[in-house]
Amino acid sequence: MTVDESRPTGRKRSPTIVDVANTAGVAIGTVSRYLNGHKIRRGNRDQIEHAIEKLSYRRNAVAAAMKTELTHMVGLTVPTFNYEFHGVILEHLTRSVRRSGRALLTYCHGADPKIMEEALDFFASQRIDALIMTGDAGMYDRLEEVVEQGTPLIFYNNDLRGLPADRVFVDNRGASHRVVQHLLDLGHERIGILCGDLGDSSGRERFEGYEQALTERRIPLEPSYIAAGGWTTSGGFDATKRLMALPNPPTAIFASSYPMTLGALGWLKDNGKKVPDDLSLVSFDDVPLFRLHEAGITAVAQPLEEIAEAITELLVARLSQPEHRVPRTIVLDCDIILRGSTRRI
Amino acid sequence: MTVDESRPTGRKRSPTIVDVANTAGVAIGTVSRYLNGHKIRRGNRDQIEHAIEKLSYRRNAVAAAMKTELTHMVGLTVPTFNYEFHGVILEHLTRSVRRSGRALLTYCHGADPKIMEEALDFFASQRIDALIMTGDAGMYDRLEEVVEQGTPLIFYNNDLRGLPADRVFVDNRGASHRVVQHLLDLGHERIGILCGDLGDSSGRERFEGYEQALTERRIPLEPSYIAAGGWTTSGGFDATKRLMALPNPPTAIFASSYPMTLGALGWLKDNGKKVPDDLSLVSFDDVPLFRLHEAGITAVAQPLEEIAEAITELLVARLSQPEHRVPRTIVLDCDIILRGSTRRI
DNA sequence: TTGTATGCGTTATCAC
DNA sequence: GTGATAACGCATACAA
Repeated sequence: MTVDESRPTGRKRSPTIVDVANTAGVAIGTVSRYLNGHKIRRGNRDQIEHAIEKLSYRRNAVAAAMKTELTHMVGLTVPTFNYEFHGVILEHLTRSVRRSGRALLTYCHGADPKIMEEALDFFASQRIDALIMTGDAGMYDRLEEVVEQGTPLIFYNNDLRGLPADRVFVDNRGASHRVVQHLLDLGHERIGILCGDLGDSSGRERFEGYEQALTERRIPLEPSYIAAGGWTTSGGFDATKRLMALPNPPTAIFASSYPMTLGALGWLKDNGKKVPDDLSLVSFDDVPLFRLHEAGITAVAQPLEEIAEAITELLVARLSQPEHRVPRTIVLDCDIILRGSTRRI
Repeated sequence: MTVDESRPTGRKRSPTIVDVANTAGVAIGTVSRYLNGHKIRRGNRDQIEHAIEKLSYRRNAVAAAMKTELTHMVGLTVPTFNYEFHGVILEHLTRSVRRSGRALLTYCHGADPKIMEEALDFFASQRIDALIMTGDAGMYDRLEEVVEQGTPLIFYNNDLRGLPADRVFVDNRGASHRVVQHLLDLGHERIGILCGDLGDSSGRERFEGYEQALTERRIPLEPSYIAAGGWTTSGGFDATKRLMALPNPPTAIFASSYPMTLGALGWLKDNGKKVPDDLSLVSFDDVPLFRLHEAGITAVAQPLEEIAEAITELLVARLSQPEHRVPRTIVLDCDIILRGSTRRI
């Protein structure tokens, strides 16, 4: 007597809880309870464990999710992993989330609204337990649905005001304030900034830190020193070019993100300018190679691992107490790593 | 009359296919067929679309997966995302996989066998459609189960021989051969290598390329010039230190991965050595900052986007023809990016 | 504690 | 084409 094991997908039929119950000689409910860590009579437990081992049974999380409405999957959408920041966050996040028995379903949208929508649709359809993302103003309405539907939402890196969500950010303004102060302490007065998108909270806050530092020292803001770099390497390149073409160019530049720092360094190299001799440069975001740069690049280091830990902490808390929690916001401090890319004027 | 909408998880009850069928005034089967793109009478189609819109219904992929045994999720395990390579691969992979209507469930194991097992368990439990990973010898038995169970498997970066799986690699040996040849062409004869793990196919092949280049020029292999760097930055640092402490140190070093290059650069900087004046250096793996380095670092650039595309191509082919395919292996060529980190001797 | 029975939201197999 | 209905594998309320 042969059993047809052919499946629509061509996969072998996996043993089910019923198989386990049968070979263990107990009821299916008992197996289920064992699986979920309830108290079981010792003899039965041994039987079940033996059966599971023998059949190499593995609980079908899909079927379980249908009952419990818990998939143990957490959605993560980011604009890109190219930019080292998100990659390292993912590295740590995947680890800390793992410890809570979950995994990350990742989606990369490249700032394309259509793909972002698609990501949210996909996640909604997959019934993820929670959503982690960098805020994006364009998604407000769509995210309102998500929240209303009961899916916990966690923003990091970039805020999206008005939504009931947990949040993890760094003190962008404070850190920017401090690096620019460092420049001021060295005697610089003509300080340019490579701005990210000022519509993003992180872009705006980094700019505000710059603004505040100058204002405190009674240095008037020079509009031509404020260059939009659009977060990108090419934007940073062009912005640096514009700044350096000024009749009275800045003696120092604050690049408010890693890709823009890359752009600035690119322009400088292409034009034979040396850091810090021809220009002092500080960067928001630190990467390993900055230490190895000729002079060393002074940079704001975000506490990437702590960010990931904080996100997970909020996630776990929220998931264990679905409703009875007010949204929390965690703000982490950055370190300023002083290296050799600035000089006294 | 109030309906209790409270759920075990505290989430709002989502509309189901039944709700859609009711408000559209058709049978549930009809809705299902519409959802799956089958032919539907025009009037019904309009009714259904209207109902879906009105209820903002979204198909429960979990329930669907239970029937179809297709989750549209692809597992990805990597040792780390810290190392830019995997991050960029993920970037491209998430995009190309998205185009096929799937998403990546990611797991990061940090080379810890326990966590790797855990990842495989988790994936198996979640019934992923396919698994993408870097090969690891320790997982052979466990992966055999995976394959036997019918889950398509795709290796990249590092092979694991003997398993029926699709594969995407770069021509590690050829690329290494060419960079080392470049060093030889410049007159170097004392060439050191920072090796990765020789148990990994990529580590071994990169070494073999080095070996082959020297042998072809009749330069005997000098064992003390072959330094194990264990793939890591600290390993690369130490290995460089050992090499440079030799009575007759190499005039050039081939660092066979980015982290090890980082380590080499670190040691050189700490010891006031200049590239290429005091030492010529070439790297396997290219990153944006290498162009911006003082001299520019000559490097092997892996075609990251093509790797991702190739993986997805194999994935889609395999998923659409479950059984009727023999495993394929795709090998991609690397570019050698000549910059200023080498000098003629 | 254990067994039994019901339902979760789909898809698929029937007759119609 | 369409409508009813039986699975899919599991968790749980209920009765024992």
